[in-house]
Amino acid sequence: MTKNSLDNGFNPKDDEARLYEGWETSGAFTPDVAQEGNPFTIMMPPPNVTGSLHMGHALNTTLQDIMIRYHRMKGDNTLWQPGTDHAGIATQMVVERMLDKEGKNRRDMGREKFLERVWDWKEQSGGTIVNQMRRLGATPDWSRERFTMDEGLSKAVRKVFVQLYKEKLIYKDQRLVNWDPKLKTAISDLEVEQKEQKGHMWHIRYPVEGEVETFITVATTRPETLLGDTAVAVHPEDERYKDLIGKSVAVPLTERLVPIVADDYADPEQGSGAVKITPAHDFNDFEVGKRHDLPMINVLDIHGCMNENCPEEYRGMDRFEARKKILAELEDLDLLVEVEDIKHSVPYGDRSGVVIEPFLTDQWYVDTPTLAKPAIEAVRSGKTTFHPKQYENMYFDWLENQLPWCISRQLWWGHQIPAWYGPDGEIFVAETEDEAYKQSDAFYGESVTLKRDDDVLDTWFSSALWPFSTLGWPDKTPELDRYYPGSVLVTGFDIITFWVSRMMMMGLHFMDEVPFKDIYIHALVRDSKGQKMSKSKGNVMDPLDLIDEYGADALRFTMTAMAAQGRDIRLSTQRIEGYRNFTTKIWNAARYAQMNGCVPVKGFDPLSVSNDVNQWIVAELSATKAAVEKAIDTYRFNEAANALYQFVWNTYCDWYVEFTKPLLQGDSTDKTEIQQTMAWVLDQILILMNPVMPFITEELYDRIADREARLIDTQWPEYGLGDAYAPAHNRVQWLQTLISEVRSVRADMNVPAGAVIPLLLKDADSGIEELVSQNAEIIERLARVKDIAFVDEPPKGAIQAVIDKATLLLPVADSIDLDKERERLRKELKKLEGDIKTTDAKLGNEKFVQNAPEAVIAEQKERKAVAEQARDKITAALAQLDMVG
RNA sequence: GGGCGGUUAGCUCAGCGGGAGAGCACUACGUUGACAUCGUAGGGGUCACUGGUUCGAUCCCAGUACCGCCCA
Repeated sequence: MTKNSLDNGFNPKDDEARLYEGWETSGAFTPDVAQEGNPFTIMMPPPNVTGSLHMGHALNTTLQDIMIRYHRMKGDNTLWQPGTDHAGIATQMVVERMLDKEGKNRRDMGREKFLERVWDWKEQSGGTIVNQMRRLGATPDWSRERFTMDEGLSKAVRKVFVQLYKEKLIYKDQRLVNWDPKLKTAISDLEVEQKEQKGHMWHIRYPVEGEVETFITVATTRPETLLGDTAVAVHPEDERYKDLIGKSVAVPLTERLVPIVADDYADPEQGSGAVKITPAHDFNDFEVGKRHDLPMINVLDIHGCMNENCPEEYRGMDRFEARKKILAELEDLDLLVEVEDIKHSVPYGDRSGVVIEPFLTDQWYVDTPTLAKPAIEAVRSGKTTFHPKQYENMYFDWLENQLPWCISRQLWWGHQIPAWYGPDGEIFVAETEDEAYKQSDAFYGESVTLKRDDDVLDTWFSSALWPFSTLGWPDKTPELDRYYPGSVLVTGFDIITFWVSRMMMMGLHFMDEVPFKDIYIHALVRDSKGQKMSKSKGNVMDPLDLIDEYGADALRFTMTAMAAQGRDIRLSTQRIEGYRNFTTKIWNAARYAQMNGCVPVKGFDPLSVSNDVNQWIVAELSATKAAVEKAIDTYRFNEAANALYQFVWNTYCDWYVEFTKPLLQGDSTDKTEIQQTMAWVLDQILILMNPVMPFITEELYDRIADREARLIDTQWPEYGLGDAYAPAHNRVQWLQTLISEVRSVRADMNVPAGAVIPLLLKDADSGIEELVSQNAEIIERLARVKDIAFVDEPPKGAIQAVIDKATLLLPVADSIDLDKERERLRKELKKLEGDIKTTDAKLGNEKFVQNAPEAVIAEQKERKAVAEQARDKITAALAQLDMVG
């Protein structure tokens, strides 16, 4: 009997939370490491612990959850490893802003107190995003949730740092870094955003020493750096300057004489062909400086102000103020020869939004050029595959052009670098302080006081270890054994460089195996106009608002249906609304089934149904299941969504339910079989839809019958249907054609919708008569006809229509509009003749017959035959019409 | 400047060597106690342009135009 009547509909607001709670408390998300079955592992990209769910997360999470639920139902040993990332700079900034409002700052508080504050804040708001993922219906194993600064993960970080240091793959070096003067820390190349903007190129002349009225003109966009110039470079082949090489120029506003050096870096085509060289403040100049052994004069401090190496009047002055003052002075001295308006790219810190300065400091580096090699090879050899494939280019391009990765950050929130310094600056790298002291004791032969490096590691350093650190590494855990490497990584393309490539490097180095077999790169979610969503544009759509309005299932289905490979998603509420309607449709279909006594029957065997329509729907379902499986397996999520949508709406609701209505409402001998089949197919719909729309399917599954298990724990089905149902499938398809054609003709000829008219068939192929009489009730009801009969001669005043295997005659009670009917038939005829002409042309083409595959030729012949047959029938119909008319 | 992607119905997009599809929008009609968040029927396309390969190109190749993104 029905368990719960489905009168009141699905109410996402109330039902989703309850359903989720049911899943989570039942332990459905937690795999048993010892369980049989192929491991299927996804490492969730850990969101920023300070963050909240945005559309990108919603898409990313939905796609992962689909695969996780699907594989779990298939009986795989399925782990979805969740967690969050400590997001060094972002989090520290948030907490510093809070302190700022309280009139405090971290330096006054001290490191320890400050970190306490950050942890407090993390405890307080760190659950936000993971709870929002629950709203979406995501089912990672929350019991295994990790945070990049957990003790276990921190241990992994220390271990990796020490080992790489020992292997000389981590080292300390004085180099130019991208310095963020607002955050007062080094940042990596990836955290620098190049912005194209208007600016000026100032052309400045430098007097040549020992010459009268001889100048070399150089050009710069950053005049203030001239205070740190230590050379002027010209191209060795540049005739204009050959004589000057080796001489010196006076750097304006300073007392300094610097050499004119010959270096290929100077491009004779550019400007004057001479360039000023500031090795401490420009990446290219730094290289020139090394080649010519030039001094490196740093003229900035960590705040971006001019330092003590500058003339008195500039010291402590902000870099942009200094620029103005220098330009004014150069003008006074008549050394500024030209101001050119240009467009150029200026580096900005992606977090701070201020202009980045190349700055000479001591930092820690990872030798990524070396680590990149196996990571490149792993993708080249197919151990890891990108989907879609073209993203491999981005990956290769990035890894092949690696510079050493600057991993130290002048922050407090993060993994403090496990390096200690002796009084003389000797470095001891160790996993623990004790160990560092042991090393220093041995080194000095006495005990000294060590000072730990103040800096912390780039957040991506710990994220790079995520695929194995979360599984317990460096300990040898059963989980590590079972779930590494991951099956697929799901992420956006913007993170290939930051994260994917680094996980590949670290995974290969420490696990000797790639961290995941597949990498699925999904789209970016944009607004309906194709604009990137951003707070400043005000076009942000909040997934939680959408869930509130349309339900999580509708949002998930929308994301899935739009997740075509390699193309961005333009999200509009209209689309979500459409899929919300789809959930309503499913609900009503279930309601209908319930009202008609369609209750799932244990042990129902879909391979033993005998009614044509039942066989047909089973065959359609089986094809849909295969399409869904193939689509998910190949990351074509939109195809999975479309296959399901089409089956549920167009096949099940529009046809199967309608086909079976007269039989369910009468007392057909097949009634019981239909009830059972309908209930079974509905169950299958709920199962196949569950990975995409988990909430409403679970609710319906529960309300339709008493179940042994929740839907989430139900096995993915295997039907084992061969082509036994193919004949029935063909028969029912013919019925569909018949019914559609009658409807179409009726509409064309303005037969009132309510009118029930007789249907006659003529020239029917063998088997048609039997098929029609067996399904007369269905045809009558769906086509609004009566008195179906087979005739040899058309009666007067009948509308005629030709379909495959028969001619249909609709004698309309009153008179028909003969002209209109004639016109309709002629139009039809013209189309058929066109068809015949093109197939004829093809088949008459010798080369086509020679070269085209058998199947294609056969298809053309068939097409021709069908068209010819139809043409003859239409011609006959027209002739008959003329006789009457 | 280098690389990648896009250009298909009014809109948003699938498809991809053998007579172009979906959803929405539009038009007409609504008989039907699952559903009007619905049903039935229908209109609507030189598949950006130009060449090439092929028996055959929306699809493959080359070039052009416009639009995005990434890197320098």
